[in-house]
Order: sequence, then structure tokens, then C-alpha cells
Amino acid sequence: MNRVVFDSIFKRFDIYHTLEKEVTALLDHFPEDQLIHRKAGDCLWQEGESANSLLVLRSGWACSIYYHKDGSRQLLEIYLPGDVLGLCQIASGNRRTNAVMLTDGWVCELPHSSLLKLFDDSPNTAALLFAIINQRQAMLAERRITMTHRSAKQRLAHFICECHTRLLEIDENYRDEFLLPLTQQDLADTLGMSAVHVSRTFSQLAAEGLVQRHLFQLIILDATKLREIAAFDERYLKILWGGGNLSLIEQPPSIPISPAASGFSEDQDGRIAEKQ
Amino acid sequence: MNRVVFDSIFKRFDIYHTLEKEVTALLDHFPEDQLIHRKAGDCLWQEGESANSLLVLRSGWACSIYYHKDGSRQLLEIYLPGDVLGLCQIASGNRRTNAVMLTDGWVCELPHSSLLKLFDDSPNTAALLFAIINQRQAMLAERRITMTHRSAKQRLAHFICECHTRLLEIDENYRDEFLLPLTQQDLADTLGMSAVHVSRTFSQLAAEGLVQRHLFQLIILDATKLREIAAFDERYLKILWGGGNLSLIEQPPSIPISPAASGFSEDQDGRIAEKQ
DNA sequence: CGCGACTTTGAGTCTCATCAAGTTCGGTGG
DNA sequence: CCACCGAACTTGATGAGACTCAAAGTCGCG
Repeated sequence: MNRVVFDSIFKRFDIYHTLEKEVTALLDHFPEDQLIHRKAGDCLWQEGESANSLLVLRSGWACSIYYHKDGSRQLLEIYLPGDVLGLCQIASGNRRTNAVMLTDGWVCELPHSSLLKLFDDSPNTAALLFAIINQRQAMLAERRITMTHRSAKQRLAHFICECHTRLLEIDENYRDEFLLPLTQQDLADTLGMSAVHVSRTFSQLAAEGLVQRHLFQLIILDATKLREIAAFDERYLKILWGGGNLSLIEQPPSIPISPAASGFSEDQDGRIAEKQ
Repeated sequence: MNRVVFDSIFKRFDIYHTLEKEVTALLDHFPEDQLIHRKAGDCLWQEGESANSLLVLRSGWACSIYYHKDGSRQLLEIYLPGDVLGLCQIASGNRRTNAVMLTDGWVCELPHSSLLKLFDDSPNTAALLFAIINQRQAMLAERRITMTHRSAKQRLAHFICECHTRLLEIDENYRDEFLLPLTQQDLADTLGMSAVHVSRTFSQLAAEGLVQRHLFQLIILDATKLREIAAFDERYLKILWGGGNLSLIEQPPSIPISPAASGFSEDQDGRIAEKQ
């Protein structure tokens, strides 16, 4: 049952309950889908390939990478469990980047053709996808702002705050310690700095008692101060919905549904299998 | 008749012919819309405002701006005639940036509620909007790549190439000379460098016989070489369509209209950024 | 136990920001 | 018509942040 797919997509929305009925009603139209296991380093898609499905990352980390002609590379996006990958290629049908697993994990596919059914039957779903894309774009914009306007220390701090916040959104059990499955070279390629300087910057943050990193394990010692120096404002991470007039659906009677009522079972298992 | 609105949106698509019939059929559903004159410096929207319409820029330049707490600012996007502004706030209903006219110009509004009609009657239109957003995001990603990986000279060169290419797309009469209505401070805020360094960089480009700038008038002297040093690959500017299976419309009988009608051609060593 | 991947540390260098002073140019008011 | 003003731009000097190169240290794993 691909119930599970939708759960992982919609879980993170306040509006979950709003669309639930519609989504539920549509579920039976979809083909059975299966979870696929991927190992760290596995390729999810390659630049130039044609894109005919979305991927939902059920567990593990992944990223999209752009390779420069000179051999250097840039990590464009980091994907965490629950993220929907490939939204932007819905229309173009073409991958512009490579996507790679950073850890072991599970993904499942959602063919565009299935999506189409959703679109057709429920314009709201299209709107929902706009919302997700919107948030993605906000992240991209935020990173751009961060990268051009701020020092290396701020950039790294900001990135850590972002990961931390996103993880908490998925599972509030990630308190102030989590696995950050990126090498310093990966971080460098994400943040547009040299690996050497990432190392130095980590030392600096550690010296100030803000974070600590050992073997991909990251400990945040002083979240408040970290956010402060990063000028981190988590609002850009929120998926926004509703101010607009786009909703066909009558605004929900705002029934307070408990998190669990969504049928999502606190999925622990998948938690990042490391390697690397 | 807001025929004019759709023309300005769809003009730039190879797929124009594909959707034309549908769009035309729908036009009558829309309320009469009017062009609004805006002066340089006029505000189109402000951060925090609620968003309930799209704007189509009929003529003139505009930009979106993000203001930092410290008073500095960043120009996030530059809008040229024919661009659709505010797509990403369709779902969120909230403006995250400010938008300002850079020159005098005309805009017209398209309320989200009208859009909804389109969505409803024609899922293809939603897909089309995805395509536009996709391209926007590609631009954002490309700028990010450019800004973190390249020197000031390359960044400026790249930006000039981008503007030039976009202008040509609108009107091929822009040959190698056009008005670039941005002060050096604006350029600095766009490219993440200091105004002083923009000046120096222009001098450098001029010294190498690549471009010339005087009173906002920009002359490209050696487009080939400029693109070369900028590592500019215009493909990321193309609005892509079709590879996917999202199209409800029967694929057009493959009338050989333009190279890209099929969606994509041989995307090799691609540059291009992406967006998830 | 040793190899390889990752990280740390040091030294030298370069790009670009900042500060500051001077220049050009269009517009405005006398 | 001229003088002045301010915005935009140019040019020079100085310094900080970050890159590169290079070498040594750590750790997991076979």
C-alpha cells in the first residue's frame, strides 16, 4: 500500500488533515509501490537522464551534485528522510544534476503518470506541490544569501542549524546530537569553501564551545549562540500554505488531529544506516 | 482582452503551439485585466505581505530584494519584460522578499483565483507553471554555482551573458548593445561583491576588449570570449518541457518546429544547475 | 599491522573588502 | 548660461579572510 508514500510526504504539513480525505480517496488508483534499498554512494539519477518519476526518501540522506568541467563539484541540495526528490523535473522531464545517496537508505518511486492522476482529480494536489517547491526554493535562496553575504564561520554554523532544524522536524528525538554524514570535503562543496578551511572553521566553533564533531557525529553544545552567529531564522524552512486564494477546498474546520492519527508510525528503523 | 497576458507568458515557449488552443479557449473566463504603469523605484510588493496574484511584467525591469538586518541587501532575481513574478508564492500566499521596479514599466496582475480556474480546467497549465518555476529555480541554482565557484570577473561576465541571452529571447533586436539599468552597487548586491570591485572588474573586462559600459548602456564587444571566460552555457535558461509523462495533452504530432520541441536534445557535458 | 580515507596544522599567497580621496556627469536653481 | 550639488563611478592603499600546497596525525577496517 503506498499509503506510506503519502504519509511521508504529507506528514510535515499542517495542512495534512486538510487534504487527507482527498488523498485517501485517490490512493487506490495508484499501483502498488515498493521500497527500494540503496547503499551509500548509489546513484539515484544522473544528469541528462530523462525523469519520469518522483522519489521519496524514506530513510537515509542523499544529495544532488553538480560537476564542473574542471572536475570540482558542488553539492546543491541535501535531502533528508521524508523529502521528495525530483519535483522540479516534473515538467521538464530531464535531470539537470546527479543525485547520490550519502548513506544507506530506502527510497520509493512515484511515477509522474500516477501524479497526473492526482493533478487531474485534485487541483489541490498541484497546489500542494507548489508549496513544497516553494519551500525548496526558499532553501536555495537562503543558502545563496548565506553564501555570498557571510563568513565561512557563519556559513558552516548556518548549515548546521539548518540540518538540525530539518531533522527535528522529522523526529524530535534528534536533540542536540546527530549524525552528519558528510565529509569535510562534502561540506566544503556544499558551502563553497575549501576542505581545509572547513576543518579550521570547525576548530574555531569547537574552541568557542558551540559544536563538536567526531566521526560524523555532531554535537551542538550551544544552539542558541550558534543560531545567533549564523543569523539563522528558521522561518524559511516552513512549508507555507494558505494565505493565497488558491485553495479549492473549503478551509478546514481546523480539527486538531493528533500527530499519530495520520497513520504515521514513528518510523525509527530507517534512521540512517551509516557507512561512509 | 487579456490575450496579451498569455501571449507574454507563452511567447517564450516552444510549446506555445501545444497549449495555444487550450489557453485560447480559456481566455474568456478571465476578467478583463488592465495594465498598470509603474515608475522606477516603485514597490511591487513587500516582504510579509500576503500574495494573492501573479504579476506579469509587460515592459521594464524589476527585481526582488532581500534586506539583511545589518542594512545591506541582496538582489535575488532580476525580472525582464515577459517574466512572471510571484509564481512561488502561489501556494504560500506570502511574500518573502521585496520587489521593486528598476525602470519605468507596465505590469498587469493575474489573481490567483483566476489561475485556479486554469488549473481546474486544464491540468496542463499547472504543468506549464511547473516548467516556468523549474527554469527560475535553475537560474537561482546557476547563480549560486557561479557565485561560489568563480572569480569576480567570471561572475560579472556570467551575469552579463545571462542578461544578454534573456533579452535576446524576448527580442532578437537586442544585438550586442543594451541598457543594463543597474548601478554598480546593484550589480554588487546581485553578485555578492563590493561596488568598488565591480568597477574594477568592469575596467578589467573593458581592458580586455570584452565589454564596455557607459551610463547604463552596455556594449558587448566580444561575446564569444565573454562567454568563454564566464563558462556560460545558456541551456539552463531554456524552459524545458516534455520529457516527462505529465502531459495530458496528446503529444503534438511532432511537427518539427524547433530543435527543442521534443524536449531536449543531447544534453551532454551539461553545465546547468538544477534544482531538485 | 598497515593501508587508505579523512582530518589537522603550518606557511605562503592572492583575491577581494574596506576606507578614503578624487572624478564625471546630469540636473537644478540662481 | 553658469555654478553647484549629489549620485555614480574611479583609483589607490591597506589588510583580512580564505585558498593552495605540503606534511603530519588519526582512525576504521581488512
